[in-house]
Amino acid sequence: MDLRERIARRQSAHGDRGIVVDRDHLSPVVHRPQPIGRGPVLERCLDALEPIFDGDLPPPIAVVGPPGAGTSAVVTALFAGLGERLGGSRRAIATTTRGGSETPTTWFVYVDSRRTESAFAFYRAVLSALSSETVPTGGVGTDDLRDRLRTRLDRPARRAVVAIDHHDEPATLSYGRARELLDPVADSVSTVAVGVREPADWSGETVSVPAYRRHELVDVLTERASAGLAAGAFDHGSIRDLARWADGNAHDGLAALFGTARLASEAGADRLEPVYFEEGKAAVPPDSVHVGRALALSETRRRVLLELVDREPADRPIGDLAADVAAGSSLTTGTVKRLLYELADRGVLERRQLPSNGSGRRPSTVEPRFPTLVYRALVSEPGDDGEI
DNA sequence: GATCCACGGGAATACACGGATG
DNA sequence: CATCCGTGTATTCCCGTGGATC
Repeated sequence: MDLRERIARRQSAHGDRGIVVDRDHLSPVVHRPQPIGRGPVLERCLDALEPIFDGDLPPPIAVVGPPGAGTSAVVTALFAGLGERLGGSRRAIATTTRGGSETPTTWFVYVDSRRTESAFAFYRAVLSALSSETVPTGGVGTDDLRDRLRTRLDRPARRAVVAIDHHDEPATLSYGRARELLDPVADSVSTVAVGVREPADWSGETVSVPAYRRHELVDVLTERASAGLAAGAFDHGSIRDLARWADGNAHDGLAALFGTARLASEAGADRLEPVYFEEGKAAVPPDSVHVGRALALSETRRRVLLELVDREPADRPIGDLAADVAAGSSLTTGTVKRLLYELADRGVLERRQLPSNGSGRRPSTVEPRFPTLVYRALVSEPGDDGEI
């Protein structure tokens, strides 16, 4: 448990009398340092990464698994651990990089391509993991950052393994693009593609992460619930039911648990009653998209989504919705409409055709495809956004 | 002054439907 | 009867603008 966590616990122990002790433990966007039940997968990842222990670069690796299987959780935990072990920590660098005998250093860089769409943002993300100086957020060209990266890695003893997570989602940095951007430093960098599928024309090694089995997911949810909720706030039967409902998808299970706890807490209850579970599950759409995708959007888009979630878009044409949302913000109807189309295109919203309303083209409506209760909570009281 | 990025607005294009045309 | 056309909407696309940062 790190300091932030300790403080958070104290704070909520004093602040509220609710059943949620620490929201982060229930959040689907926060990963635990020790993923539960993924031991074999970790082993297989380590097998693939084996060369690093001899000071070589590993081959390109793909980690693939269905949504909610914990691919992100595994890779973030793994990279954090390896980074500590193999001198990737920034402070260690500052002290060992001196004189002629340089100890080999391998950095383990995790890049979330949801938040790293542009070349500039990508270089910035990699670079700031590799150096202790702060990397400019603007005012400097993309070429400049690329040069800095090249300089940084321009020694035989320095190399990096870069994980590109969510490379196969719409509107994220693709794996191919990331490779292209890393081309100038290709000799010092290896990549790990993390996603639902392998990158196109894949020829590297692949580690498959199976969906959680029922009892594994029960363990995951139980551990989270015990850590995040007050003692005696839930019973094991309901967690088992929840795991059955989530069907191997940890994101969905956690999202529902989070929503459930939220509702119970707002109602001042001291237990997670079945009613709350029902509502909590109902707030997670079937075939849900990860809430992190909605949270990674820009400020304006997040606000538009929040407005939309708040007014339950039940079957209203997109034009009407846009007008409503626009009224509650500083945007024009036209702009909101365009944003809604864009969000639907990204898969964050689902578009449905409505029956024709007379003349002209048939209108459609949009509805959230992400867990709404979690989204609302995290976006309006942003804590740790889960950037890890 | 340079650079990146998100906005915003509107122009261009696609589609649905009914009625006219060959 | 098949196709074309006009009108009214819905949807997509493009590009200039401004804030923030260095």
